[in-house]
Amino acid sequence: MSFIESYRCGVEMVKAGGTLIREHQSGGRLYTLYSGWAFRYKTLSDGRRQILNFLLPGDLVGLQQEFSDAALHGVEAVTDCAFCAFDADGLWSMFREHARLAYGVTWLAARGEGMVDDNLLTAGRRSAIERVAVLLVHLYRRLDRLGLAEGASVDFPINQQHIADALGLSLVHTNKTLRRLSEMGMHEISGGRLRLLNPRALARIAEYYDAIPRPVPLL
Amino acid sequence: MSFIESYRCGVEMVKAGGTLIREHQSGGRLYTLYSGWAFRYKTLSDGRRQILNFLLPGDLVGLQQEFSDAALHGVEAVTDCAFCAFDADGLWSMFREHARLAYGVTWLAARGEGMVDDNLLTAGRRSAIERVAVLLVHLYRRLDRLGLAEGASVDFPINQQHIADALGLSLVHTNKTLRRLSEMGMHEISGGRLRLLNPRALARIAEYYDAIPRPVPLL
DNA sequence: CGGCAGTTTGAATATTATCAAGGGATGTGG
DNA sequence: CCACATCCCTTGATAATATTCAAACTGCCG
Repeated sequence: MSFIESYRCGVEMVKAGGTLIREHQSGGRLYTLYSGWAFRYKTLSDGRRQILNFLLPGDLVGLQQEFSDAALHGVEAVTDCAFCAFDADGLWSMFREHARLAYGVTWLAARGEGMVDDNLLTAGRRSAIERVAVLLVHLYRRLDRLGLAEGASVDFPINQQHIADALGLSLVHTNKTLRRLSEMGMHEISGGRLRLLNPRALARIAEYYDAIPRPVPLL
Repeated sequence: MSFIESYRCGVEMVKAGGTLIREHQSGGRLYTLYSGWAFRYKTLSDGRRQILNFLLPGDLVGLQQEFSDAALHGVEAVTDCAFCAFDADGLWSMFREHARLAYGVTWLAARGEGMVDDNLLTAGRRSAIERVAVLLVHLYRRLDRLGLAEGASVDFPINQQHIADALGLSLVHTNKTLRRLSEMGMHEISGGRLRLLNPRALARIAEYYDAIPRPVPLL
């Protein structure tokens, strides 16, 4: 634990709606989300925005900023967020000196990529109603695994624009699809909470299969 | 170099059209593509397929198989391929004993994720013509960086079904869009080769910006 | 000369986007 | 306490985009 501390260079607080990493800003830092909801995104020059994935507590951000030669992504907070920051310049020495930690970083990175893979399948090949169903079930399960579900209901701070941007749909169509699902008795969103009323049917629409969850390494 | 060898457990040859990793098969191996073209993909139960990204020489595959709790992907060869296989069970000992290598693995993983991010932006937010343009420019540039371009022309072993599956479009629409681009004088595909006739205009349509490429670590 | 895999085309249909406008809650300043 | 501004959700109408279906065409290989 003490060496984790040595790499940590502090906590970064970001207000709801604020930006942790600006798009095209090449980083130098690695973050772990400690509390709150955030998301990674990319935009085209005319403003079309794609949310790459939502970040929940325990998720890692910023590795690509350090490594990638592909274009970069931004990170924005949905709610007030606390991020643990690590010095990415020290990443190499972390690999040399603390293999366990490095392994954890790689683990989290691979997990993150798996998430984006799923989202790409969704955006590329699912219909609007399937996409929305996937999103609802997926977020619910992630929160549930974090112990943040209260029965069938979870905190749900994102709005329909976020959902549209995550799924590659227009705002209007997202609204109509969401409405359709709730009229089918699938779910209910109100007061910033999501409640799944028929999780099995939703999962069937979403064709959402969970693999065996593994415990997340501490970081 | 000698310790790279110690982790290598041989070369795996896959014939064109053959499968390196079956979907839902949880791995235990890590691969580096040595020669040929391949792709990672996911399918839905009714057969809709999404290609997550194309693999070119130097790319890493299989890390998620080892780590991820998300659903898994398959890997299929487009042309005859040679993969270098590493024992993933030895991954942890690699991190402990050969930080340099482990760092390289993580580097490649992050690079791979960046690629999927781009593809998600494309599938989610670009129009058909933009998607096709992105694909052509992107593949051309990747090959060029590998020294595999001959002037404006590169080997192009994929067919329109591959392109459709990579972009989240139907085969028919992909065909019409491709045709439209070539009638605009953008490119030419014939005899298994792609030639970019107007790279600048294509890149403008694609809104494709390269970041500064960095040298790829050897593995 | 088939036969096959991949490409091309047209027509009809479905899905999704865009445009325009209204509604409801919440908050703020006068 | 009211007026009004803002943000988000909702709805209907219309248009654009992409899919599906069906069929023909091409080049290549045995």
